[in-house]
Amino acid sequence: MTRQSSELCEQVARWEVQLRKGILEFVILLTLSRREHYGFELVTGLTERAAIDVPEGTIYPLLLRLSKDGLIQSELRDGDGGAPRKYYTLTHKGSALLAAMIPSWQKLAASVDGLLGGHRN
Amino acid sequence: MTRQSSELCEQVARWEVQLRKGILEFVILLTLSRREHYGFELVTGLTERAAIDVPEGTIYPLLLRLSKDGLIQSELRDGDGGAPRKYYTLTHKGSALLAAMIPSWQKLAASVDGLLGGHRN
DNA sequence: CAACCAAGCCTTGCAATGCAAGGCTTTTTA
DNA sequence: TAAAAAGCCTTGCATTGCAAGGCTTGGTTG
Repeated sequence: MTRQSSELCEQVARWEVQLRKGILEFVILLTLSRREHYGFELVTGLTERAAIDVPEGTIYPLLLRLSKDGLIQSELRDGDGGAPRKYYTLTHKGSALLAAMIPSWQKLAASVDGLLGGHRN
Repeated sequence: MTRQSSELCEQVARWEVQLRKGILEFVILLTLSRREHYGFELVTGLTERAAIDVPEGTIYPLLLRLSKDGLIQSELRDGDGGAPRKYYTLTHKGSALLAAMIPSWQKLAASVDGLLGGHRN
């Protein structure tokens, strides 16, 4: 790989980090709206199913913040013969916030796609 | 408006701020790839055409950073009888980065929309 | 029994960015 | 002359992603 293209890769990587901000919170709430998940399951699940890589150092502080804000709640239960797991579910408040987020996301994504549509090279 | 819904509005607003991170850089490069723009024109243009509200306190530091990174370049010219304008255009490096960003955005947006598609309530 | 590994949770400190608030200059207009 | 509008910029704060590392539990292996 040339020096130029590796610098470009780094820039894209830095950009993707910023791109996640806010999106992750949305994605977590969206995932929990379908069924309860425990933390580690969110990490592996999002990586595999949605191709969104979420490191543990990101997910646990985020889950903690969402709990403090009353958007989700947790229950500690014994796992499948392994270490105990903390299962998270949406609260009523979390559902309401998610419902408000969806049109915001759709509007923004549509705007970006509109600009993308005009991109001809 | 009730106290609850105004708190929800504030939370959505805070979230939208985070959602912009990264997206704005992408949107600016995308906009400049079509034709040159001056700073204030980006503010008004994105608000009107793309419904993306970009305050001046956001756009000017961002344009400065993109210039420092060699992604865009500027030329100061007299405006339409008003104050002088700084016109920005993409550099070759900026075009290359934009080209690398597009598939990243499309992949992420597709992942989120995939999760959204499974959302039934 | 001791050593090891995987699942699973958490904390700390840093890096990066949006933006409110305010200030500056130039030109037009009342 | 005063005021408003176009247009550019800076400072400081708040927020968030994440790399790196540590902790616990239970199973597996020698």
